[in-house]
Amino acid sequence: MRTPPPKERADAARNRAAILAAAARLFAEHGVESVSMDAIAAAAGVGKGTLFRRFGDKAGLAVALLDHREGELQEAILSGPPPLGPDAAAAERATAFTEAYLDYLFAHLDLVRMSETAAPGARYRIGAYRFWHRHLTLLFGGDGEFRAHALLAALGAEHVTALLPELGEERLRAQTVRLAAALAAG
Amino acid sequence: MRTPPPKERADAARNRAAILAAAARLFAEHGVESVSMDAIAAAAGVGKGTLFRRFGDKAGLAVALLDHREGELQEAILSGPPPLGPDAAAAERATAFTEAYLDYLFAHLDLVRMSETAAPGARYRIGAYRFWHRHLTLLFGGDGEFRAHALLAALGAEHVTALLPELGEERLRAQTVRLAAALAAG
DNA sequence: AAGCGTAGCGGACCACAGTCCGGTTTGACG
DNA sequence: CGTCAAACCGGACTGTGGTCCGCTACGCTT
Repeated sequence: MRTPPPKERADAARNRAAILAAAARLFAEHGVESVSMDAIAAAAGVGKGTLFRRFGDKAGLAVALLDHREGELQEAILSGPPPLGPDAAAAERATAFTEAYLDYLFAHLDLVRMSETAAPGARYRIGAYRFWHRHLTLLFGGDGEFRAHALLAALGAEHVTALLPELGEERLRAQTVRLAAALAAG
Repeated sequence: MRTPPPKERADAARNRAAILAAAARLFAEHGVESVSMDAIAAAAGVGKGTLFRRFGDKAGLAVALLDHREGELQEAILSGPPPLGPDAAAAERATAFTEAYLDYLFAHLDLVRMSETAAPGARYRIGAYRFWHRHLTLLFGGDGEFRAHALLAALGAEHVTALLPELGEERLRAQTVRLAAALAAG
């Protein structure tokens, strides 16, 4: 998933790395919101066309930057130790996932938000959403598809961003986990 | 709420009406997504500055166009007949609200979506969201604030738009109502 | 009905996301 | 090595949302 076999030319790889490094630096320095794609291209010493060809759009760039962390979480779910991994009861795995996902979210809120809101409907198209949804659906069992969507709606970056100031991380986490448990119960 | 007392100059009123009419027409003709603000200004015979001064941004224009329908629903909640109005049990009012809100959503999905997604975080700032949230919180009782937010997350235009193709209106409605009932129950 | 302070106007202007295509670089093959 | 096609590059270009500010005309006052 990181770099599918179909080879990549040397200059292409160089540019990709330069872009990701420049983007990470600028985002850390000035905040995700206020960094333009022009600025990233310039800082990476690369033309705008290159930037967009490689990553599609701003959301795609965010996804690429998150790819590593996201992959770790997915790995832990697929083959890690309980309670996240396979050797635990479904309900427990669902709440563990919620906790872990919130950790991930809190750590990268702006970036995730950008990946979800840059293009309309972007969130539901990217592979990660499908992965989380599939996982929760299996855990919820039966007709769990809708409930999985509902939990993910409550975990949307936009939603969490809006609720954070009025609840704080602790209460938000506690309540969301409770919701997950309720949804897992049917 | 329609036109607060602080008087409005004659030309301003004229322009406001022209803009709303032009916007409604263009949206109906070409779809909300593909109509630019320039086009609306031109069709209304008005400068761009006027358009933005009156409505702030694209989301604001959408809100203004929805204002009437939205107001009707709010009125029905505050002082209409049961099960939407005050003379019904809380749980029943919550499911009735969900049904009514979905009707409203299905009828104006694109417009609502524009009002919620045009600016980042726009949804949670507009008065309507606060109204729905306050209402649900009261119905849910106790510590219902979070559950109210959760239900509204599932009713978000973006979320509904994404789920509609895979579920269809009927199933989506049924499942959402069930979720509302579950959340109302605690 | 003439004067005047001000709310309101409008289009030139800006920044930014995203596209296009003529020119360059790469590396596979001989 | 030299050749060549394809992959890749970069920056000029477009369309859009949103801002700014000198000018207009509205309507209150006398």
